[in-house]
Amino acid sequence: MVKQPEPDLDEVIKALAHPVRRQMLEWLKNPQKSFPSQEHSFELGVCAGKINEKAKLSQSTISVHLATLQRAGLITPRKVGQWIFYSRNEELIGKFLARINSEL
Amino acid sequence: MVKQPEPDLDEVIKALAHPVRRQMLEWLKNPQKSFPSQEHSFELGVCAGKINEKAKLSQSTISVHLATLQRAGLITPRKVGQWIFYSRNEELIGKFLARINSEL
DNA sequence: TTGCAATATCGTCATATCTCGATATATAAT
DNA sequence: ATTATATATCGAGATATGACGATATTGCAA
Repeated sequence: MVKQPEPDLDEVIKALAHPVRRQMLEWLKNPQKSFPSQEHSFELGVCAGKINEKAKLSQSTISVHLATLQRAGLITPRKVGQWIFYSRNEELIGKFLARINSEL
Repeated sequence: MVKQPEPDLDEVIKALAHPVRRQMLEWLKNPQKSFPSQEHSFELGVCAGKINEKAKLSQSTISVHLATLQRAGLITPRKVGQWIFYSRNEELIGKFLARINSEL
């Protein structure tokens, strides 16, 4: 099992401080419901292209938002061939919530 | 008792997305410890000028940060004569935490 | 190899945020 | 009334963020 780093509060909060990125995280809570058109298994997460379709923004913009979420540790990428599947990093999200609950 | 509005998630998170503002909220958790030089009672909160002294930023900058926290509902101002005392709005903070815990 | 599909990166422009000093406003004290 | 103190607002400059189209990169398929 891969050890998760501690959340960097500043980076996580900044990543959350944009409605599009929060929206993405919300979609990823229920992949099959939010992305019914995905034909791949949901085992590894949701395909970046599907997130791109759903958010009405350019491919390059989506790529940057996903990178921001990933840098903060909020999502985990899994590369399979030409695709990248993203899923929520529940472990880090949980740690973040624990910290903000106790520190805020 | 004054009714508190629901937290506006976007405004609250954006207010939290700056280290200086988070620092101020942290200081306000323990006023007497964080502001031992304040001579006023802590009943009504911490005097804006004391926050200004502690944060090494200009008076106008501090004023803007405090206004941001206040707009988000995170702190409550109480004006007494020429001073303004700020305290954490624990009720709104609690509601915010509840929401982010369930929605994130 | 050549071409195609998925994603990342680059360059650019627009807008937002942060900070400051200067000044305005409000209250208090003389 | 005048002056002093506390805070807010203004205008400007610096930096950060968000969006885009164009292009680069990676991997797969023919």
